[in-house]
Amino acid sequence: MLDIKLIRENPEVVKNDLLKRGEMEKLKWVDEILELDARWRENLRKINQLRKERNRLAVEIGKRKKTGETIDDLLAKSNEIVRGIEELEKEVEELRKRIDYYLWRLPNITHESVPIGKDDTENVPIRFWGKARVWKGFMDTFIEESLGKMEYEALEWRPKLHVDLLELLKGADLERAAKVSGARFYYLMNELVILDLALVRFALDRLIEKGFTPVIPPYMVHRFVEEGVTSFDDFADVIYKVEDEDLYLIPTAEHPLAGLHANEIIEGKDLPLLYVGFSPCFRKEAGTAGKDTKGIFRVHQFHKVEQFVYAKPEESWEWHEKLIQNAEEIFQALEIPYRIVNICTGDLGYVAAKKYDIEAWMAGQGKFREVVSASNCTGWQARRLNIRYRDKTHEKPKFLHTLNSTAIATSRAIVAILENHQTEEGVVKLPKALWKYTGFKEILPAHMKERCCGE
RNA sequence: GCCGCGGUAGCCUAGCCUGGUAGGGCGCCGGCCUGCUAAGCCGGUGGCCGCUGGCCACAGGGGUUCAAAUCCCCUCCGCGGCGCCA
Repeated sequence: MLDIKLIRENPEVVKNDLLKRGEMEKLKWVDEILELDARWRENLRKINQLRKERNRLAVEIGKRKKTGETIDDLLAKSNEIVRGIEELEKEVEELRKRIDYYLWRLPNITHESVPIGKDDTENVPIRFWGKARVWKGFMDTFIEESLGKMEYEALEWRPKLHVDLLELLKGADLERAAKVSGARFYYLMNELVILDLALVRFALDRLIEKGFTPVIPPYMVHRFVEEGVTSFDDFADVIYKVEDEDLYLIPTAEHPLAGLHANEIIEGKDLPLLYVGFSPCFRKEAGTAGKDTKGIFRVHQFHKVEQFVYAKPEESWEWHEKLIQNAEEIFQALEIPYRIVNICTGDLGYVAAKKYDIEAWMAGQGKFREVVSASNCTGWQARRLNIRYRDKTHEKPKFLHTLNSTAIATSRAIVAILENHQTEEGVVKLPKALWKYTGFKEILPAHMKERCCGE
């Protein structure tokens, strides 16, 4: 949510940003807010005057009652004023609701370094890492998508899609999951279960080392938390609701971690607060019909390790870079080639002021695909959730900044590992960093092994 | 789930029975005093507004009243006891 003072004092700043985002229909909201706000303040001034008079009369009545004087004239006057107040209060309440309606639906102000663009085709790749294994047939798109700035190894054979590897390795049962729960669910099985847990523990350890506090949060939260951290559009498209309860299944640990300090005033000396959350994530994936329907790339449920930071405003941009750096280190250790993309205004979403994605090269699909998303939400969530800080107890509390970034989302990391680390025979060679967590170094196709996970 | 007690500023607390518009302490900030430190004294320390002035705020919502922290109703949270249960 934006500060209404920003709209009052610099409506042009807000409008220009809406233009950058391509939110044309919301431009007139700004003027609408200004007008409603002016009326709201005028009414508030009148109410305050009337209340002052009512309070004066109430005191007078109290005094007269003590001395036994008659109070009928004062009662009549007071009653009249009270009626006037009630009328104005209704108006003020109505105005407030309308202002809040708009205010809660305006996007965050973007950072100046965010590229301007209409949709995801205009996101800007800013750096590349790793040596991609690229099948000849994907070479043209690879060169284009990596701007020719990335190392690669040309493959004569065509790497398999992760969905085919899952079958070959007996790593997931998608058909039966569809029977039991529907499309976009999966039974993860055999070595892939161990791999999933290994990835989680690996990412957690990396961040604990860096001073992040590990957290397993509640997997369901109240509505006010979801309203605080997301835009209203996301409710319909991503969030599952528990029937007859004020509870929502979390689509990411970001949400309960943001709610953790709702309505609190943090001492400045305690900032930044660094958390690394681990949780399952539940997403409806409505509005993505037909996209990524095969395999486990886009699913209703997965595990995620998430970085979450509460920072002072003047330090938040620095932390944004650190969060993406942390995520990069994890993917480097997993030996997954990737590019970093600066998400453009048209693809940014309402919450973030700036967002970097890590897009991993998927050797089987021949595409870069999103595996990590790192956002600086500046004060947008903090204002909605009322999370403030101050350095001295006598100071006026200020809203802090919140940031979040994936450390690892297991389903997508598994896709990246399967596609990039497969051999022509269908063996998946695990990166060294995971060995101590998995206890095995490679995953063999079912026909090549005696049994799962054993000697 | 049931019964009892509670929720007042960053923290601790008074006021509630008997309605008259929130008082004290800690911490913090500024000032005074002081050879220095400590102590002491004075003032400040939630939100909103068109800000020399006001209004609002006592877990949240509603009601009664000229007037509600106070009386009534509902909800939430905490603590204690009982019940049930991995």
